[in-house]
Amino acid sequence: MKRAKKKAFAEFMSQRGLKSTKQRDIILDSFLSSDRHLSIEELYLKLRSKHPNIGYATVYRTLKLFAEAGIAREMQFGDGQTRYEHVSEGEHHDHLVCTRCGHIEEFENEAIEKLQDEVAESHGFLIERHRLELYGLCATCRK
Amino acid sequence: MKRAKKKAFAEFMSQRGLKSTKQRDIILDSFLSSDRHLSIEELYLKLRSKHPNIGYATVYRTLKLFAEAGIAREMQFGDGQTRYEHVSEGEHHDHLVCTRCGHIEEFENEAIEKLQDEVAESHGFLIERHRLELYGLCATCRK
DNA sequence: CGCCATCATGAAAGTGATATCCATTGACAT
DNA sequence: ATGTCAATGGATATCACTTTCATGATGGCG
Repeated sequence: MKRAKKKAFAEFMSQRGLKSTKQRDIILDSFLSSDRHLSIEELYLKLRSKHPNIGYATVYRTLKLFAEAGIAREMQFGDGQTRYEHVSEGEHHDHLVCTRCGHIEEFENEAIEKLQDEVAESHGFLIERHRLELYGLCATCRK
Repeated sequence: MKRAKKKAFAEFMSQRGLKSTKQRDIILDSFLSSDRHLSIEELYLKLRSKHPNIGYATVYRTLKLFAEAGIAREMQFGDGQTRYEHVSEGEHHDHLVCTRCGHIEEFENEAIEKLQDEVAESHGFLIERHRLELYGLCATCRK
């Protein structure tokens, strides 16, 4: 899975005539081996300890590149930071966001998707994408 | 309806020991008699022509106040601006957002809400609120 | 190899929207 | 009418990006 994404990214890069660099390799590794909803800041800080020579701008640009390459997706959960999540081919999911600890869980629900399609249709609307987020307290924070 | 909200806001203000001012009255009137999804900027510009003496900061603070008072709600639709929509008591709705013209339609769907509750329950999650937005092309822009 | 046209990098500066500061003004209980 | 404390608005600060620019790498070509 990590391998598949690395390959996909490498292909995207060569198609666009972009270069492979140490920084990009490091950032990709770190991104793939981390939590699914990192912000630029978080990833930057995570890298900073082992690779103090990687700049914020590079992390920023590289994450954008991941998004363009289709291996990451930009998401907003209302905390003022853009987060990047891993994209797995053909898979779609929505989110449960804990308002206390910030923890994000994912879920999938076919029935909801179907109902969304019906709503769109009844409004003559053509859906490109959607977002569904449930905010509240996660199981741990309820106690 | 406008009357009810004015009253609700007045009550909120006096409970908090806050003062009634010309500016707040004007901003509330303008907010209530406008489109349901205004940004600060939009409301500020709308007011500017008739009331050039009202500052941006006042519009900003007053909208926040509306949100605290429960007569408005802050929303993000991904265009980089916070929008304020009217809150009608006990009513909840979701949104269809046109990615071409920016038009926002509202809809309600009980069945979807019910399924959301089930999802939350199965994760031990306690829902406080949710957001559901369908992005795509509105009926007009499809042509 | 060595060249060199390009692309990439990182520090710093720029942006745009939101948030706060502060000197002045206004509201309202007494 | 007056004192007190909140409100106002212009200006400034903040925050999270986003872009600039001088310097450093990359990799195709001879």
